[in-house]
Amino acid sequence: MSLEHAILVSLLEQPASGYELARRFDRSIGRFWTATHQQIYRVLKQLAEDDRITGEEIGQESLPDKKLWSVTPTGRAALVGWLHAPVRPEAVRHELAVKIRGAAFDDAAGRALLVAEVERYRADHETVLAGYLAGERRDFGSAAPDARAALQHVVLRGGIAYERMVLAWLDDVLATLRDLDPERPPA
Amino acid sequence: MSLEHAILVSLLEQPASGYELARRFDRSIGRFWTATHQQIYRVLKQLAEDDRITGEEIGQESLPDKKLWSVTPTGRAALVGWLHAPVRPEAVRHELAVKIRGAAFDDAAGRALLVAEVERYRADHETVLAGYLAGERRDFGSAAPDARAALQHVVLRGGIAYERMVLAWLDDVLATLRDLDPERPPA
DNA sequence: TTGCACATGTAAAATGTTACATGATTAT
DNA sequence: ATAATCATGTAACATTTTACATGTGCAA
Repeated sequence: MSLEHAILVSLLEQPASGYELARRFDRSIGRFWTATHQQIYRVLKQLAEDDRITGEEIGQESLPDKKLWSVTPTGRAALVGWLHAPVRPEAVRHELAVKIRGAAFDDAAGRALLVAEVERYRADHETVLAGYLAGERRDFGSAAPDARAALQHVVLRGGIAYERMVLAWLDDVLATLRDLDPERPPA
Repeated sequence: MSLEHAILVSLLEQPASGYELARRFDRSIGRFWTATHQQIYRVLKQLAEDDRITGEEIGQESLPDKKLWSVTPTGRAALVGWLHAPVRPEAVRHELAVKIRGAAFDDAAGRALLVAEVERYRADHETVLAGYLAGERRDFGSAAPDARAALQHVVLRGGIAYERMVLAWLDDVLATLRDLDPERPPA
């Protein structure tokens, strides 16, 4: 389980409530680790029981109270130990690749539906890439980054490289699918 | 759940026993969908109960009996229906990215350990890429591919593009990590 | 005789997803 | 009024991972 480690990193970068963490997992952290608020609350509970984080009750005017979680020295030591442990090979699960190989068992009309679906999927990735590039301009424009910014930036560059690779590959996929059924009338 | 669909595609390409499927998920299919034999046997059971596959008992000399599974017309129809359904956004979970951002909370000595780990991880990906390229030369060297080969090939090209992107990014990561601790004595 | 490849499973634990549940404030 | 944001959880279900379990034949 790396969700606990992802949460520790995020809390070290900036203490937060469960709700704020969930927001981050929808944005910046979600680039490389997704989680829902249900998972986050469960893991926060465990981390607090093990004294790896501590929560401070914060009363807010005109907003519900929240618990602001911070990493303890114990938690920080646990994270650092984990950093040096072997990285496991990623468990690849690419649904679209399954569909593409499955298209061999479909007919031309069915494959046309798949082409439409791939185009929609491609548009989603264009949007994600645009968001990454906007974030890069916003957060990493100026010079002289500290260690934290340099590391956040290299992770973001990884996301950008991934999205560009996906877009190029999807163009390859679309060309391949269209080559299978060439005699499509223009009207 | 796409594992059932990945299994249907694989069985349509070539009927197989559970054991043989597990082997394929270690190799070619594992490029885009991983599964262990425990998962595979469980899903085969379900698929058989729903009449989407049928098993034929095969007695083998000097080897244990096996069940050879094939996709039924019902199973094929179910797969084709799924092909046209929306592709869900992938749930990204990249452990290494978490570690890299976590490195901001480690010291130079600890980061040196992470560098070593990234180098090992990079070597693994070099091996995977070499395997893909060898497979490409072996399976897709000659001309005039049919639909099935063309689709398998474009998926493999996706794997190749992914590995190349990862290797380039890991070089970026290594350069970034080394820039953080520049005054390392050569002896 | 030790280990690997073949062959198929069960069980328990950990994780992840989806749905349900509540309640205040702010903006339209 | 209605929806969105803030804020925190529980419960049920699905899926994945890890460990356990068994047995044959062949090669070093």
